[in-house]
Amino acid sequence: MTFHAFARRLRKHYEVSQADLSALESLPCETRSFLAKEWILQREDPKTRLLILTTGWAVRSRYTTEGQRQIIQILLPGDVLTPDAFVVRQSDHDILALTRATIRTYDRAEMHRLLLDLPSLAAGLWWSAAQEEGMLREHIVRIGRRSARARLAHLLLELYRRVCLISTPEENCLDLPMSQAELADALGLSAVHLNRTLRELQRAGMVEYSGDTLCLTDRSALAQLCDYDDLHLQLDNSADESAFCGTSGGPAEMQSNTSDRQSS
Amino acid sequence: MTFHAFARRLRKHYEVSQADLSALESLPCETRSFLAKEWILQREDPKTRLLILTTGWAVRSRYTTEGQRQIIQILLPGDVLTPDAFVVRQSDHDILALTRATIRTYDRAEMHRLLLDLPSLAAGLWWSAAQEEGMLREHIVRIGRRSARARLAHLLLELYRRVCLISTPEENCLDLPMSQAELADALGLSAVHLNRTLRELQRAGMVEYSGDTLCLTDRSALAQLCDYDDLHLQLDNSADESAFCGTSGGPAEMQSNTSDRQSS
DNA sequence: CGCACCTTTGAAAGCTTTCAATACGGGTGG
DNA sequence: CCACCCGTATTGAAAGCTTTCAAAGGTGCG
Repeated sequence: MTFHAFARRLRKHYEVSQADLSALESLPCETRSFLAKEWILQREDPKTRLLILTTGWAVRSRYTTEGQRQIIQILLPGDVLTPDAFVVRQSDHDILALTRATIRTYDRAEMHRLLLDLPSLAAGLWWSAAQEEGMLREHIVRIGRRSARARLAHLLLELYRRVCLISTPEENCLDLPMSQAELADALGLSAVHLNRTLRELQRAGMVEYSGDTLCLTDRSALAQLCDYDDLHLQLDNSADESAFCGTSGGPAEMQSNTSDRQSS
Repeated sequence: MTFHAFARRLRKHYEVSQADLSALESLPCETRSFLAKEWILQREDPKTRLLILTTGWAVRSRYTTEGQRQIIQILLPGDVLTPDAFVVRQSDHDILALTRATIRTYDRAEMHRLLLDLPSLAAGLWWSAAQEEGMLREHIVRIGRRSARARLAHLLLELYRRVCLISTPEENCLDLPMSQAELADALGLSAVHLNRTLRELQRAGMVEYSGDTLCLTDRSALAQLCDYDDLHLQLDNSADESAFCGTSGGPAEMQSNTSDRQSS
């Protein structure tokens, strides 16, 4: 049984029962395909279905009146494109396919009925939204208070980590289907400066790149440069400690006895 | 019956039934008070309860290793401080009281049981999270692609709008309990530059301020300066059009027949 | 072969930050 | 009551990081 990327992402870090994942698999959905640079959803479009990216990369973005673009979030397979489709009427931003991409779309009412029956799946969806929020918060810090070099290093480390969650890339190698201009738009930099910064990291021996593949040759140096850790990805949340799946009520105050917070 | 700010915020823009709101009111909760500049929650603290800000202002923030602070989000009465408490184990950021503040805290298991029984309340909580995400996205655009002047104008307009959702301030006046340094940390600017920018807006006749009160004397000029609209606040979402509360299944594709999207 | 898009580099211009120094206002202790 | 301290607000000037403007090189594709 082949679960799609969303289930894979969930399985890895938030315990959703096998049965619930199977139920999700059998929920009717539409599959839609997009070419690279095609709009998946645009600002002011109605949000009538729940969209999940299954293959390819995409971005959320917005444009200023001066025509500048800000990429808000980079979307990977398994990411939920419209976690708020249940409660929000129209999109306040654009979603653009970076590469050829496919999505699954679910009727939000059907999905909702399913969630009512399968609380662990509902929790999984909520976890996914929480992870997304964590990434948004980190993106704000990245753009607001870090130098160009640190911004880039931080984004690359995060992307590598995220890719690892849904696949097993070659060690330290990131298949990055984004132009430098797109990276710049994500980081709030100009394309020119992004280029200089990237080459600077390369000269420093921290990254290497050729075409689409980017190798983080010195991840610890990169991490030190930008103070990276991945607490914001919310990776340590086994279901038995969450309130959703346990009916036991949970301890009033639990110790912060977490085990392995990786910070690379 | 006096609902607290959260209910007020919900009632205004996302239809939650009166009965559900009452049920929320009667759910056992703790009330905790904080002094200005006191930590409400810190990075790595366990998230064991659902926290809702009832009075006072607060901020989410993070610090870089160089000691710089980025304020991620400004929190007003009625905002949910830990919407992800159900599924996330520990906090990845700090929450600081800006003013004297009080919060209500709920056991997350009890709250969860309540939500299972009251789908419209669950939808309301989800809407709240969606609004929060919308604000985070907009904050990214603000910081990433706007000039200092536009950033400030945009933030002030958003804050004014948000304050209007939970109270009825004097026309165009914003009671802003933040120092210029705090505003600067929110906007990714230095305090010095924020000061200059603020005075510039003042000289241009767009704002006026004395102490804590800031008047947006020319809101349309401000809005034009930064291209403000409040689509991201998700204000037009009557429940009867969402999938959550209607059991009818909803139309496959609904027209974007929204009525009043305010943009000034 | 020519067009289109992406990458690179240099140089000047510009917006923001940093550094310094001066006020201002409230609260405290002498 | 007043000196004093501290956090906040202001302003000037220099330094710095990024952007913009320009131009050249590469690569893929019709």
